[in-house]
Amino acid sequence: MPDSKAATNRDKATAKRRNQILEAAVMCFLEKGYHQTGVRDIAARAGVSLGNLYNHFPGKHDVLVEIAQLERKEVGPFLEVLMKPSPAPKVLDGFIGAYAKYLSAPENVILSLEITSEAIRQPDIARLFLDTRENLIATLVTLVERGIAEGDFRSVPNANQVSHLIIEILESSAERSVFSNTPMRKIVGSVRDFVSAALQPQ
Amino acid sequence: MPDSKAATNRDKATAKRRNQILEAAVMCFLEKGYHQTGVRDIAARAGVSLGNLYNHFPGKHDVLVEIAQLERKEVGPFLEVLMKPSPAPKVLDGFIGAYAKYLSAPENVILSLEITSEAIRQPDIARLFLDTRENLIATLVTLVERGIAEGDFRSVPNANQVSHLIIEILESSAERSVFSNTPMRKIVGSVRDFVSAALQPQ
DNA sequence: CATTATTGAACGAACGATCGTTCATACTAT
DNA sequence: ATAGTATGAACGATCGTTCGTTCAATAATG
Repeated sequence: MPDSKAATNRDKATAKRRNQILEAAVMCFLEKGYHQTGVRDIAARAGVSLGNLYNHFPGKHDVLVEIAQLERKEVGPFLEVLMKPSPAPKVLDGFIGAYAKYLSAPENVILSLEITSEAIRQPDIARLFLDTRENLIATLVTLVERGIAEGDFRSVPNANQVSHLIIEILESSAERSVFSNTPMRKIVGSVRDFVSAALQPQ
Repeated sequence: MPDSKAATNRDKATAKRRNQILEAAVMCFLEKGYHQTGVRDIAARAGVSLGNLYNHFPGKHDVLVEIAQLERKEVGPFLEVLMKPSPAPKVLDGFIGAYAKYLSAPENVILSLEITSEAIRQPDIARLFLDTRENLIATLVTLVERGIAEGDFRSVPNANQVSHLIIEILESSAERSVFSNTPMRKIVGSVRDFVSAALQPQ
């Protein structure tokens, strides 16, 4: 065992508490939104005293930042999907399906909307948001460019812009599915059709 | 003069005050967001006493509802653009340009995002939001269907879904333009290209 | 037309609740 | 013995709303 894992029982318990708090915060933010959620709400839901929460986090804002950082790591699997060596249209279809599935969980959509609307006025959260996005876009751009080079996609004027549009179509469709109570699976077909038509050569 | 305008001086002054309050509220919501804005902020910015604000509005929530209703009426001009009898692709292009121009003002984007994120947990605001959207979509659907009938667009599987996607592409692009400080005019070209490719026959 | 009632705009103090945060203190694993 | 977890009371600030009151414009009355 590497000594980097010199985790005492106490350390493990502390890490567990932290996660409890974070999970409780996510639930609260989903239910009531960030600003309607009080620190007491989070502490109570996590089964932790008010004062103790401040032993684990400097403040309410930092809890949100940490949640935003966790969301950031959720894109990893999609990057892998995008980097598969199959024909570009197939890979793109796979990505659309995978991302749509992720977005078919309303929690993911709502939490993302919550973070986005906080990002407007909180620069550090905006930065996290943009970094995550940049990762995803960059990987999607290489896929689109590969598709063009292999003759599977038309030669779009700007692969970066197109990549943004693809992601945004998916996310805003997911938002609509939440607001209009339409399951994502009834939407994703149209998205697939629309995107593939937009990229079709000729 | 019709007696429906039996507005006394007092009535006119009252209407003016109401508008002052609404405009102040919009500015506050843009600057700090709905929940960070206190009723005192709105009253102060409107040049009105705290107590008097409650003579004009039942409460803070109702101010937001009224603002959402005002936003609702902003779509009118776009409906007119969509109903022009020119060839469908030309009309669509005109609409994209007009809507993009509207969305190139960050206030419109941010206020819309603010209202959207309130709509998640406030059913009456969600209803306003969905009503407005339904109006726009219905008009866009008839345009798309006309374009298909006239052979200018391909026969898409679902004109309603496509219409939603077109609107959502525009709005989410506008959101991106706000977050990444990219002027909308540098984005709208790609949007036009993407949408027209997606609708191209063959 | 002059006068009184009545209405509702306008004000800011005050209310009770809740907010995020700090604090003194007890306790326990190291 | 020490360092860090845990607790809940307490703090000052701010929240949305209500309240009693003043005052001017309108409506009703003569």
